[in-house]
Amino acid sequence: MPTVKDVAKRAGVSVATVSRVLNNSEKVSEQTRQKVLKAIEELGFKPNLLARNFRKDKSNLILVILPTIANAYFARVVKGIEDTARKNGYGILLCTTQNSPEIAAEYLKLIGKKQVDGAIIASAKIEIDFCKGLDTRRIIQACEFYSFLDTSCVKIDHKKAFYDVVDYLIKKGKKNILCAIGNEDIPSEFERKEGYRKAIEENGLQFKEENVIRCSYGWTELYEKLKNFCCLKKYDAIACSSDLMAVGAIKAAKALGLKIPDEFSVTGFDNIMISRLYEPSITTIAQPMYSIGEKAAQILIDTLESPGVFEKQKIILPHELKTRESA
Amino acid sequence: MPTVKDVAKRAGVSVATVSRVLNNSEKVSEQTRQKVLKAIEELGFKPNLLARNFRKDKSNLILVILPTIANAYFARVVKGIEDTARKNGYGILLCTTQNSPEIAAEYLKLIGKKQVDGAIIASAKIEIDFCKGLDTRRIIQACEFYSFLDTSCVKIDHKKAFYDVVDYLIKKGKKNILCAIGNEDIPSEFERKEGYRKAIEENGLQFKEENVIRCSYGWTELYEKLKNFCCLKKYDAIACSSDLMAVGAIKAAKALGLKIPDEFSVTGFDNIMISRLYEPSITTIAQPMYSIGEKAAQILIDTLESPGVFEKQKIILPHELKTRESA
DNA sequence: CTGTTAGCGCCTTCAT
DNA sequence: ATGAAGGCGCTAACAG
Repeated sequence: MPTVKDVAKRAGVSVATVSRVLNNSEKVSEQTRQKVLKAIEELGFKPNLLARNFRKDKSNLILVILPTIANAYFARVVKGIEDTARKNGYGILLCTTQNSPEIAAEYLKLIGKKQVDGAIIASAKIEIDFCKGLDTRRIIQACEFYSFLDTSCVKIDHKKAFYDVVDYLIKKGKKNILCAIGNEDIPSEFERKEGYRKAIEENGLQFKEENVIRCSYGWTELYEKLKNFCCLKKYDAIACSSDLMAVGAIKAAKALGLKIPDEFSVTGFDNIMISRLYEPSITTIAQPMYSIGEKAAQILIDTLESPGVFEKQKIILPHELKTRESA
Repeated sequence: MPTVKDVAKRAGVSVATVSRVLNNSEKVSEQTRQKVLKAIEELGFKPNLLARNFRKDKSNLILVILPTIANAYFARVVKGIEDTARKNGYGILLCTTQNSPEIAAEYLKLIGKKQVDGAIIASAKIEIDFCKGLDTRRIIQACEFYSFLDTSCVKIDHKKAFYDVVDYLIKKGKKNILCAIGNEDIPSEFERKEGYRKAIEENGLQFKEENVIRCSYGWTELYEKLKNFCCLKKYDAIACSSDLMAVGAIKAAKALGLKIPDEFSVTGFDNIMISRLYEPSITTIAQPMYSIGEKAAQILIDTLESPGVFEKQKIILPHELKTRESA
């Protein structure tokens, strides 16, 4: 593998000049530049990024941590990040944690070791004990915000979003509305529950803790729970915290012979493909996934490249209620 | 940021010894090791991977190129790669190309520039002109194999898979079977078409080019085509090259009032989640996606780490016919 | 078992 | 506009 030295020799210039050409420095005469370019071409020289990055103390890599990509939601976020990163000359190092805080922690250490310049944590579960000594200016939280990690973040207002969808159900005449959410130790799930509560109470109905079902994001668990729910017929709607949960709810309602949406309405969350494809199609909340990724990446890159101090930002992007057949 | 030098000074040893401790070299007395560890702890020293990688001429990064991850199929492949990579101390640099050969080419150059140690091309479209001068020992093709790039590969036998599913349809009594595939310049699509042809002919039916429909992998295009297909009722089945195509076909058949599977059978490909969830659930071919990723990563890593010459391998993994309601 | 030392390839002052 | 030279942090001979 030829090095700058070889190029320099062949072009009859110094390595400094070769380096200047490589980095598009202005201060090289056109004639010299051509000589160097020719030598590079002839030698098939390729700059060694391992050396360059080391010298510049910069990896041009952004770590992206998420629970999984087997989920169209996260796939869009990643795409937003990736496109923005590429546009700015960065690559992305992918880490899917299956919500293991240990794995997230292990990868976050790469910042201190300079393997990556910064990280975007997109919904991946993290724990306070694993976040000691992290450089919070090099980290952005996306979709989800754990307040114990003092970083910038980009997300939607989950409380408002869930409020909107429950309010919509009530305006449609529903009165006994269930709520299916994930574990409340996840900030967004807690927010969503609060949105449910607010919509219920503001509309003069009564909030009951027992109407809040906790389950995983897939469709099976909620399906099983509802199918065996002795008195599902007492209720006329359910607001779910994911589109897959909504599928589970619809399957259960169908199994019990309930007409959707007249006898029983179902709403989802995230607007993944299935919510459009399913029959009935599912009323849901669309998050601007691509924009979240894009914005998160942009803030991170700006921070990394701005010399001064950047303030931590909390960006709230707008969500959208997609009304379809299920409610 | 403290360096090995600082650690050495504090521990009262040489940098070489610190380096030995860092790299778990056996040749350090337990006592010295403890001293060094203590100094590392007290100083909060973190090895600079930019420097280490440069010195070792190794990035410990594997480039993964795919058309998209907004597709459960690829997400599983990536997971297989990622898990295997992590287990072996590698990270993965993600590149989604939307099937742009230019973008793929651009990223593949990172091998020559040593930003990554090797690459796995998983189904992403590549072009011969962009593949000049690539080190084929550092590249594995997964899922798809373009023969102009002489690399190892890991995939299923697409011809056999499509043969199996069409044969299944015929055994079920279907006689006029359509075939919906993607563009034939994609090797696997060509193979699948050959599988279709073989099953038709081996069963004494007549292969007709006009029964082969070409369309994109999403559900809409095939849906539109079939809905306006004047004589869909002449046919009693369609074998599709993706599960989403199958959804489109089912939607069209339903729209024309055809009973599935009795009047019209539909099969998909890939066994993505929707094929189980959809109603009717979709008969399809399951590819061992995770294993493909896993195996591809393992071969690549073995090649990278074996000093000698590795032979190019062609690994064919088994597929599986999942019979469900749609056929 | 431990220390000394020479780079890895590149960029970047500092001269000229 | 160009060249000479130092050094980024680490590892790996080699010497002892």
